[in-house]
Amino acid sequence: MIINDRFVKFKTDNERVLSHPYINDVLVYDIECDSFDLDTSRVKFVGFYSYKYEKYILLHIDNHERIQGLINEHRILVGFNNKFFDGPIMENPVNGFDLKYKIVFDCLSVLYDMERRRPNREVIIKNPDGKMLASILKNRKLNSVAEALNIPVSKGDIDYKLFQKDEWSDAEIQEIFIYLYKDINITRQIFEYYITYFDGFRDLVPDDNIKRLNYIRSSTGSFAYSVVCHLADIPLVFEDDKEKLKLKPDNGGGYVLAPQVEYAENVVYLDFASLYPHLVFQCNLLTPADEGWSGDGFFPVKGTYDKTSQGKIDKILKDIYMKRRELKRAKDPRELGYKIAINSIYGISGSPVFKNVFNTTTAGDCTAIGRKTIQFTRDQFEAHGYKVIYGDTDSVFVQLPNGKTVQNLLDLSKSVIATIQAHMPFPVSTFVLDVDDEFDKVWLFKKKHYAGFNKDGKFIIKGLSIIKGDASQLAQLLFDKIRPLMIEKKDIKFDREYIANLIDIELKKNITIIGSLYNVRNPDSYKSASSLQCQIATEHGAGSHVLIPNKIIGDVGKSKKYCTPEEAVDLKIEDLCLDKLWHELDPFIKRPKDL
DNA sequence: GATTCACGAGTACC
DNA sequence: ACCGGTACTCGTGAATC
Repeated sequence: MIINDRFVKFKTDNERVLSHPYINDVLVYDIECDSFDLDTSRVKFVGFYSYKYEKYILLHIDNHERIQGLINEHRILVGFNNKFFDGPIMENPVNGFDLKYKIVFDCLSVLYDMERRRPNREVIIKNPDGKMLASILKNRKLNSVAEALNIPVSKGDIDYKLFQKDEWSDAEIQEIFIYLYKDINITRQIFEYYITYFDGFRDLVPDDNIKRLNYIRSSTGSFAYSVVCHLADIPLVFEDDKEKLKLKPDNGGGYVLAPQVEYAENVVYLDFASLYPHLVFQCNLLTPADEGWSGDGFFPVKGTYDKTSQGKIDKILKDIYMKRRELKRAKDPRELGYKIAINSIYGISGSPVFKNVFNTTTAGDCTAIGRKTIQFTRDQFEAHGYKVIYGDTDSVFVQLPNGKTVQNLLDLSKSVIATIQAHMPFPVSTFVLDVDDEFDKVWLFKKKHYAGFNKDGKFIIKGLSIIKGDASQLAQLLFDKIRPLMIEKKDIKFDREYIANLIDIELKKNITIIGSLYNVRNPDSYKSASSLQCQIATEHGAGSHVLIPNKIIGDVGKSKKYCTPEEAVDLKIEDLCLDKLWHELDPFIKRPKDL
């Protein structure tokens, strides 16, 4: 069955030209096929948007040559999950398309690295409202990503059984094409969002990188490496020696000071401006030498670094930092690429793949200098009558005593920093302690777990179980409810009875609200089949599942059972396990001594 | 047999 | 064409008393 082109062309909605020199090499595509099995799935329809022709083209699989021809005419294939789905299916023996040497631009992979199971650009990309994508995405489906980026999506799914047929009525064809068009259009808009969002990144990389869209697709570390090699005019080389790649020195990490008090008022949150980058270029850590600076008897470093002149890459890092500072002050959005490059250099300096910046001591010495810096700062503050109640890596929470002002503290910090810098070979004036925030009230629970109100009355909450994605839905719901009360009262503590009553009300309304969201992978990717996640994956498949902890129903769990919301209809409130819920709410419960 | 411990897994903070 | 470590929570199964 051949479907005439004429029938399926759509006009572009606008004529806007994207600011990318190679946009005409881009072909956005999506397939409809009859199964999810990569090796045997048969493609039934393929849809395209070609920037070269500025056209949507929707084709039935019988147009095999036309489809392959269109692909051959473009260098870059854009899709959503096309790296692991559309692409492999197109190339499988059943369909036999040739996608060799194509640049695979997967809008999903840009956000999240599926193979390494770690976030990529979703932690950098903000939506039009200024919210970080990683924090607002409920899942990583096409429509969810689109919604998060304020791209309009129409609801309504197609019946996938349609793609198992080989003959369709006109109405069905129309339905299929509308569906296909929508998905391609959404994919295109997501792609364009990326192109626009990362436009400034092009300033920092060579043409080849731009040509391959690597500045968008790659990990941020890889991007940073491209940047420094390009600016230093040294070859972009990667370590290929298997033995050297295995070399993973213990790089240490940041120092976290345990909370010294449970609660405090009038607290200044100071943090070092770009701590690690500053340490790298002030100590020339990217330029090891046989003799030179080795901590000056102050910093416990292992390596030795050139102290006669600033190294080439160290200098570039400093230049990028200064340029970013300027752009940031001018509120120029192009500052982002500089920021990412700056913050990633320390990270890649500890990874042997990045040959030009790696050596065995740099990253470890950077963290060691960081620990010394923050601990010395704390000691000096304490010696001058300030109480440091908490700190993490590059920050100190300082309780301001009566009679002392923030300016007093900042003045002291200047002299402390001068002392620290006296032991560095290439000190710079931008190495300062900034006021990150000022808390009227702050509650410190554990390391990396605190909450408070800043001087503008804004509620700040970090790390607590209740704000994590796997918190019980009821805890999240209650938190949303009591949040305005907290802000109004400027207090986070409530009576246990009050909370218990709220829990009771909500559970009576909807018992399944106690469930938590579990994000699980493919069962065979787990080391231990007994783990809860693996049990969930085996029972319900990979993906996100809401499960209800209880004492009687469910094929998942051992000491505690987990059932689906559907299975939960027979449960009574007494059957539920509420310990996790109470633990999540615990920071907000008045304890006897709080009374 | 109850308690402790190490571990895998997920998520957040810097 | 893989940036890093720290720290919490939860559940499981083995180790320990």
